[in-house]
Amino acid sequence: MSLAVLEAPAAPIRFAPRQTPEAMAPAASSKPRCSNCHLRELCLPSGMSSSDVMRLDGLDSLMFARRRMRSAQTLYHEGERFQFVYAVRSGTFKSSLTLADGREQVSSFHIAGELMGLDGVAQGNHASSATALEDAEVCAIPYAHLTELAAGSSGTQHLISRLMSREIVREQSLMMLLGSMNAEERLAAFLLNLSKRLKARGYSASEFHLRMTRAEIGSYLGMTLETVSRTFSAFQQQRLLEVDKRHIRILDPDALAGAFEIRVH
Amino acid sequence: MSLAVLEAPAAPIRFAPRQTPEAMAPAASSKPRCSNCHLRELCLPSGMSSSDVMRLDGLDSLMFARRRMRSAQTLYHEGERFQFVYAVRSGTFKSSLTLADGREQVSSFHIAGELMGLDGVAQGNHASSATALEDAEVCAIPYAHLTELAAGSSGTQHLISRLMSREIVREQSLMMLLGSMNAEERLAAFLLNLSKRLKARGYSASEFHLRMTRAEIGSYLGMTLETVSRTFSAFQQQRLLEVDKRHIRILDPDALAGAFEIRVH
DNA sequence: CGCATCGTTGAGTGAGCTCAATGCATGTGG
DNA sequence: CCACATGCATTGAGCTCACTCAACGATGCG
Repeated sequence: MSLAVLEAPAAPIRFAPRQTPEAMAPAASSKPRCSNCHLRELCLPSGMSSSDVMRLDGLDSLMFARRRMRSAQTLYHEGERFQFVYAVRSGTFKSSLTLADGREQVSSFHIAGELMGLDGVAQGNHASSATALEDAEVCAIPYAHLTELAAGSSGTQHLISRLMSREIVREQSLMMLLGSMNAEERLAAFLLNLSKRLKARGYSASEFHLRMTRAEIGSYLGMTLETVSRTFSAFQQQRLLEVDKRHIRILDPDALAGAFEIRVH
Repeated sequence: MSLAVLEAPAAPIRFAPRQTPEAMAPAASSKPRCSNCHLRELCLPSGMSSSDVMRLDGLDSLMFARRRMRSAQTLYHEGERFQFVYAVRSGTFKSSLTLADGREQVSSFHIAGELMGLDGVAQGNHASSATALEDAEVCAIPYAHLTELAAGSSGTQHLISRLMSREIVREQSLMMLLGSMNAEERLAAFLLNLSKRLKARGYSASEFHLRMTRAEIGSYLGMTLETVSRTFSAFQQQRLLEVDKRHIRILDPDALAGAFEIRVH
């Protein structure tokens, strides 16, 4: 296993002129359908039978609505009642917890096609908060509908289990990272994971724009923002990266991967 | 949330003379039944309807067998095909990953009544290995049977989802610990969590015997075995603990809790 | 324009790491 | 039963990586 470590961090990268929320608005009036969605290969439907996807599409649109988010808006807060699972349509989110001293601990980043909110199933309340790191759009999927669907379809039932299990595995990898890697290894793992996820979505694997601050990266990786910044500079001096604020170009992915040769077996 | 952080670590503590595996052997010949099990309140059946438990009991015993383990034996290896979920009947286990350099990363500890192996659902292979830290006994529950049961019972379906989600939440807390706590806070959190879990099983919350080495604790908490040892000594000097090798007595649980006042909200 | 946010860099410090020695308990074989 | 080996825990000494505190520039927003 090659460190799924960071199946979580993310940043949707679009170099094409960004659509403004206004430009995208008209589309929202039509009923969203999984079967038409450009993310159906990556998102929830990828593990569902076409008949189940159609059943999902057939559900009341009020209960399965798109929701437009502005940067810095919070989709749900920790402790809030858990009702929906959210699929990211566009934009980037962070999941985080607030510690007693006011500091926040970022537990994951989510990009287009990824699901958020499954941690709420355990208690019926969200265990973390989800905040948009840029203007974004999500599909709100009522969890009750999903379980209803699952009741009649072992395929969908398995899908939900697999998605949750994947989350468990992802977090195990992150624990590994936090427990046994130094600053350079952590940042390298983060960037390579991000790169991989972007590539799967058709974006460039070697050049992208980070949507999160140094502080957020640091919180996620268990280091301070200063150390993140210094490590970026170090990578640049080693000619592994070109860094211009949040714009990243990976020059030597292999050397970067070599920075964290922590592989199993 | 009061740091579920360590819903994982553990150590079943029995001061009563330990039964030898031989002494327990005869019991194994009878068909194990959840409905009789002394752990039914804690284990899988706690979230199931009695009719579902009976259906679980009705399944072929060959497919739902107890398995006796010797200390240091491995129940399953990472990468191995995922077929069973295991419930710990007695003894303690660790889950771990092996890093490229040969070091092991412990990702959780499991005590009686706890489930292991759900990380295998994602890929169909176990993502981690499970090793007995002492002589132990598990129930092997075929995952296929569980999903079959779930197909006909939304209650069991929800239970599986809840168990997985709980695992996600647990790991999030651990990430929080690894990302933002110092050595004393980590060890305090570990001990208090362990204490809580033991108490739930009827053991003393204030005095127990660790089944894992300092190195294993260190791996789990992201620190070296020397630091674990020094931190135990420091707690002892602060009169928070009495430590004699693996025997622990918590003298001042409140002060210990104060050592990691990292609570949400 | 002024203020806030973000990122970079420097200097000094310290928590936890590495390396090493020692003690204790247990197991094994002569 | 003793000699020896092995595994685990403790403790010390020194070092280093990442932290804290601080200053400063760039960017963007009201």
